[in-house]
This record gives sequence, structure tokens and C-alpha cells, in this order.
Amino acid sequence: MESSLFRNRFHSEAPDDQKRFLEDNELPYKAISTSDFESIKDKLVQVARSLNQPSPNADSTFYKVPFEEVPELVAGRKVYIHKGQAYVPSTQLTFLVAGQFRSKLSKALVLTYRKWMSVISEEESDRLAPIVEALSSRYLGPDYSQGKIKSEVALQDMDDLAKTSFPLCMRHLFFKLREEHHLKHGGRQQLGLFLKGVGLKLEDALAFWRSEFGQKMGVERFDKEYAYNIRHNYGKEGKRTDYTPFSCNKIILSTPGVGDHHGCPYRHFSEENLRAALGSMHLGVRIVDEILEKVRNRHYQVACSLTFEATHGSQTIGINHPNQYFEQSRKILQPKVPQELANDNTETTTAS
RNA sequence: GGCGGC
DNA sequence: GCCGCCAACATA
Ligand code: SF4
Repeated sequence: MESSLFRNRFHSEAPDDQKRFLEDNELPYKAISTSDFESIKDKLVQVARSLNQPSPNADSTFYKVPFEEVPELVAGRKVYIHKGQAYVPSTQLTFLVAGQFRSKLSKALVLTYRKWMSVISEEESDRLAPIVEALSSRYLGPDYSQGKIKSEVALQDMDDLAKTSFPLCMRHLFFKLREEHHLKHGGRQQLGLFLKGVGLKLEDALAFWRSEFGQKMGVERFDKEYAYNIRHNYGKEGKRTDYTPFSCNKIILSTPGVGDHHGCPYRHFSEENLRAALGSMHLGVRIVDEILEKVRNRHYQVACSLTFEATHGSQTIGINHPNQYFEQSRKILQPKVPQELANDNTETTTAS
């Protein structure tokens, strides 16, 4: 709650003040020359446009930094990269500075910090350490990316996760796919993006869908008809957009046709089907009736929350996104204990 | 699934 | 019949 304070403050600082801040603290970020700018201007404009942000003009400032230092920006394709250097616009400079604090302060990110330290030179790290130290004590703030930034999920764990942590809509799609070895377009989209959000990597996703679809049509046809779309959803084709999984709203407002299995069970199932579905996850009749009552009042998300609470024995802040449901569930079922912390208590500060 | 190309 | 490209948007 306080890092955002710092971030906002730094962000609202005038460009000149930001520049001075960096100089005062001897942070190794240098603005690129105007000639450098001109030579890659079209590329920078292209990136800005892809983020539908104002195109950089003649006097906008860009910083050239090793791309390893701004993983968020690189992963999000929010910066132009050339020869290992990321060209960070002053508007995103916050990531650089805020990142410094995080990597130094957050114990959960020790691993990231080490990686960072091994990338820059000895002299630099020696020179930077005291600075970062000073800055951190001054601008102490919470870890924006608490926990795992990019948790991954093994293909083999999918079945268990589906049973324990998937919201009913995804759980339903998942098992329908397992049983029919196929899903119509709407279902592929809804489940596919959700799984991506869960942490299933592209290669595993392809393997997963191919293993199912392959049974009913042969892998050759699968690669021909469906593989491309999966890669596209992962941002690996065409425009290369890393699509956000569907929200509850989108799902509830969708209109599944005959043969479709997507949509929100609370919204689209018949009462008897919903009752049966809820019954299949060992829920008492009492709570089930309570849930159906919410459904009658068209409070689908509330009904979903009730289901969550009944199956997890924990309160929720309301469900508005399937992946939020999943994340919440994991936090409860799998107490997160970063291994990094286990073998770390001994040598947090190696440089001397 | 939709759009588009041959 | 063969093929490419698109949609999405919650969080702390
Ligand atoms: S409420 Fe949202 S998450 Fe729960 S089932 Fe309906 S769509 Fe899925």
C-alpha cells in the first residue's frame, strides 16, 4: 500500500526531476541521445502504438538498460529491445526504480535478486548496494508482486487442480473435454485461456489439447486445425497478444448453444443439472439449497462465492474472475512457501 | 466460432 | 480444399 505511494509520487514527478533523481542516486540508467532516438524512432512508435499509448515525440526521454533488469516490461512486450538493451520510456521508468527496492527487500524474491546480481558487474553491484540500501530504508514499501510472479503448473497436476481449485465453470469444461475428447469453440476459448492463467505453459497446453482431441480425430488434423489458435492465444502468432482469460461477467453474459459446454453453470444450467453438479462435490443439501436460492435471485457470482466458501471453509471477497477463484483456492489449499527461503537464511548478503 | 486470402 | 489472424481485461 506504500509502494504504490512511492510509485505514484515518482511517476507524477516531472521528467527532469526523475532524471535528477536517478543521477543523485547514481543509478546506472542513462537517457539515450537524440541521434540514437531518431535511429530507432519508428520501432519505439510501433511499441507505443501496440499499447495504444501516445507515440513518443521528439523530446520524450528513453532509457537504455539491460533487458534483464526489467522482466515485467520485457515479458509484457511493453518495451523495444535491441541487442540486449531495453528502451524504457520515461513513463515506465517507475518499473526500474520500484524494481530495485523490490529485488533488494522482498525475501520472497531472493532468487530474482541473485539472478540480478549475477548479471551486473562486481563493481556495479558494490557501488549499487549501499545506494539501494539507503533508498529502501527511505522508501520501504510492500512487495507488489508478492509470491510467485510466474507460477507454473505441471500437466500431471491438472486433474487434481481441476477437482480442488477450479471454479465450477472450468471444472465442468475440463471434465467434459476429458469425457468427449472435444470442445466447441466457445469452450476451447474459455477453458484454454483460463488454463493459461493458471500457469499451464504453451508446450504443455498443446500437449494437453492434442492428447484429448487427438483421440477423436488424429493428431495430424489437430495440429492442422487447432494448434495455431492455441499458440495465438498464448501470444505466439500474428499480433502476439497475451490474451487475458475471460472474466465472470463475460462468461455469464455469453449465450451457450446446444452442444456447448462453456458459460457459467450458475447462470446457464437448469436447476436439476446445477443441483447434480453441486452434489458431485460433496456438498450438503442445506448449502446447495442456499446456493440455488442465490441463483434464483440471479446472484450468480454470489452463488459461486458460496460454493467456494463451502468447499474451502474460508471467506471470499466475492468472485469476479475464474482465475481469481483459482488463485484464492490455491492460497488456501497450498500454503505458499517459496523454496528460495528454505535454503537462504544463511547468506542473504554475499557481496562484501 | 467469426473474418480474411488462394 | 489449403491456410492466417482474431478475441481479453481481475488482482494486489
Ligand atoms: S461465477 Fe465466474 S467463476 Fe464462478 S462459475 Fe460462474 S463464471 Fe465461473
